[in-house]
Amino acid sequence: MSQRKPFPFSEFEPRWQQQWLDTGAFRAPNPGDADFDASKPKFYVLDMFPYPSGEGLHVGHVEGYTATDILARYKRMRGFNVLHPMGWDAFGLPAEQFAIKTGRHPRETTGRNVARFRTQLQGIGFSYDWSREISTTDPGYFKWTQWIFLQLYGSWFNPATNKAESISTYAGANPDDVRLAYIADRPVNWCPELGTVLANEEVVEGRSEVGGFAVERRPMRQWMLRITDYAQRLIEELEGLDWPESIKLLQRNWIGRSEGAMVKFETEVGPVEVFTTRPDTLFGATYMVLAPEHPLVESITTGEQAQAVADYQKKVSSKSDLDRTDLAKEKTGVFTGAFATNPVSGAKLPVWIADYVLMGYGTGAIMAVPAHDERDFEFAQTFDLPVIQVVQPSGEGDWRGFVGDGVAVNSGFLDGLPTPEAKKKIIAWLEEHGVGAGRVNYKLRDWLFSRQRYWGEPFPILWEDGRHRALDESELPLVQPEMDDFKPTGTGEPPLAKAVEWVRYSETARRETNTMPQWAGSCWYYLRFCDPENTARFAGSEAEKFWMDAGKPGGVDLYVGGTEHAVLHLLYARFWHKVLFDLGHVSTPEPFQRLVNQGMILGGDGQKMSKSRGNVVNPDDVISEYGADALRLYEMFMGPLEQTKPWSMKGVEGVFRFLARVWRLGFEENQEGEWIVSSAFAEVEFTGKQARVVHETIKKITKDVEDLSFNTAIAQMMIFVNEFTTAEPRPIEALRVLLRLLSPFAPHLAEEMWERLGKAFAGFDGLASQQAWPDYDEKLLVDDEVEILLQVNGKPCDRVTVSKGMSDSDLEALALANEKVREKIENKAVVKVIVVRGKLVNVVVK
RNA sequence: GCCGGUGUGGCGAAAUGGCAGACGCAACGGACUUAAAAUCCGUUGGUGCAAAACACCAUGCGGGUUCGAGUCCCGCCACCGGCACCA
Repeated sequence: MSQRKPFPFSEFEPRWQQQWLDTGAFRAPNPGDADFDASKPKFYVLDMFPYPSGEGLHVGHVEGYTATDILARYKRMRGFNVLHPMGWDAFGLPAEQFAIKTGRHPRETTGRNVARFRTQLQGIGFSYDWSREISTTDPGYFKWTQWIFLQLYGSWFNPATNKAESISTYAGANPDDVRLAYIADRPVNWCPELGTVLANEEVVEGRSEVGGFAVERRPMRQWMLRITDYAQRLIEELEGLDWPESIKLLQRNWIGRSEGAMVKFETEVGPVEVFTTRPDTLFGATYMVLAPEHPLVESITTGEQAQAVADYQKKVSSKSDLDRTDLAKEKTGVFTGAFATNPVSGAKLPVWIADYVLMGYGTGAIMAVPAHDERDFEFAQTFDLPVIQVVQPSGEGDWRGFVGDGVAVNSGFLDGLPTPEAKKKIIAWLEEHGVGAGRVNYKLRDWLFSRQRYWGEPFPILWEDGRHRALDESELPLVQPEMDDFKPTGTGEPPLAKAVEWVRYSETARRETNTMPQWAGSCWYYLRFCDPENTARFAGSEAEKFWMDAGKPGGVDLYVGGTEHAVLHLLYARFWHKVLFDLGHVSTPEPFQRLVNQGMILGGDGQKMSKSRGNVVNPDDVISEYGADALRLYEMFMGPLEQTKPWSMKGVEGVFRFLARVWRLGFEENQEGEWIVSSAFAEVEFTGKQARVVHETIKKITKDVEDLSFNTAIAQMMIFVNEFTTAEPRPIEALRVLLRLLSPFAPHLAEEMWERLGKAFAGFDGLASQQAWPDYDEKLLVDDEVEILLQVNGKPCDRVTVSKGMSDSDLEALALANEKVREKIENKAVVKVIVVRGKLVNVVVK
């Protein structure tokens, strides 16, 4: 026999979920809609939408989603127009991998997974406006992803105006040189196992992030996005955002701005440019290093060294990135036989190649100053190259390997200058002599934007006579061809190439066969939510302006998600948004005003949840045993939102018991086993203490919700309930307040109790979730009497209750007259007395 | 190596520089029950004391500022996360 539930959550939770859906209780009207109320301010609260995996929803998702849901429900009660949408980041590798294995179309798998996720989310009672649901795989959606790509393709970054403009304003000879979306033939991360190219970000320690397969470098023709043009703005414009400082720092570091100089070194085959952050050490350069892939290597290498150089290049290129990092401890390299001239000293410097110089950063060539650079020093030691001191450290310590600021020595006209001045002077000299210039360099590289996959957005691009051109907007969306073989071709050619009919656009034109990466769809989905049905624009401009523009740099008021997207997703989305802003399509320069990262939820064993450890908690199981409200409440009660914390089923039981206590606070079981409104309730006034608890609770929960401190808000509700469970008679007003406060946290229970109480008492009209948030009265919070702590030398000694208005001098006198205080201070001299009004009196004695 | 975060009872955690441990879990004692579960009431940081009163010790470690430090400053240690030859 199944045990009787402490409260009938399994009956009323689905009922309320259904009712919310049926009545569109959380539909957010757009400007122009009949029920739109322009007098209400907007609040846009967004979750990072999930990839609908086959695994279903994870308790980690539920944490962030519950936090935003509480805030969304709270803001509605505070009279805001709340936009709280959900959708699916549904393109992606797993569905395609599954399709490859089974031959089933990824659309099927995706559809099934989406349906499961939707059911799960609705089963938790999230107050999403489901009429705004979107999927990145929907042609009605990716039409606009493709459209945005065409915007990128059709514009360039004008350094003079510091923003993107239509490519038609470009005065240069070849617009293809400057398009924000461009083609490049370059070494990429080729993963033979996946049959695709990966972005740097998708490669972890030389292996694919998905699947963990080996990755090698291989040159290929790729679509790139010129995100580097925005590097400076992406750093600067972090300023106005309410993001955790640590995340801003992560982005700044990722972009990696460094100031220095470009210096030209002459060689027999022409000048070689290097980037350095320490131009002041130019006199200390004793050799030069080119990246093994540097284009000049071939021409510069002398006959004698040709073989050794070729061998080294081969060795390096066959190394996977993994090996390359693994062997990083030992410096390797080969002399090219060539020499370069130091522009400032005229010294002849041997030119080497070594894999510690990366082709992807700076110019792919460096001047080596072994005395003041650890890597160069190590290399010089290995190959016995000269080391010349050019910086004198200010304190004690060896100059060899000293990389800090000091004073220039052995540096001709720089001698005696502190490092910052020496930098300025040498840059001026370089510019004057035409052999260099000040330069800012970024670690950030352009975004490799194409993938050799089926399940992604096709590029709206045609190829004709070896040239690319944009597909006309009227031909969007460009949908993938129907296929039943999704296997990679293995040659690096994308699977779409197999759809010969589709590829053939006309007699002379062929379609691009690459697809876009998964990031594309998630780069702008928050915009689509503003107006998801729009067929004429990615979002109507009135709707976009209303939901995104509140006079702040960022549009979304609160964006919650995991730290794993701290850099890439957030950087890419910011980049796209800025381009759209520059082109006049959106009204704010930044997408997300406030960002919060929820912490990771660990298994009960304190380890990361994983199938192999068998410590995964499935939200469905929690719901069937304890209900959705208990799941929500527990996830919030565990601890601070942003902290990593372990799951505890005992903890779930704890909040479940609390919810049962709330239920029994309102209802008692009659002879027939029915729940009836407790007879203890009556329309009576609060006692003084009750009133204080009620108003303290409203105040604390209001503040805690605003601060996203949900754990302490819940603790306060528990205090509230503890106060009233024993009360007799119970003022019914207590429940009118409590249920409204509880409603964002445990909406089903609040709704159910609200409805039932409405049959017995007045003042329970409508839905609990549609009530106004309660106000508190500051006057009722304070007692006339206040307990004062008496201390001697900072140690607690006694407590006395005094009237609130007592003056400092009276308090001091009272403390000195106190018996316990006198015991402690007798025979000692009172040095001073510190009085903190309403708190304590501290008597300092010697 | 560099950057960031976190260290408080048996556990999850609270605490505008002002009584450390709110709230919850676990444990223990009691009530109800034929019994159990559920529920309700109570106790619960450590040491000393038979116990109470009380005293002392307690917020990773060591210093400092302050009448007073979990909180501020300096120096360490441990764990977690990110980056990693970025010139």
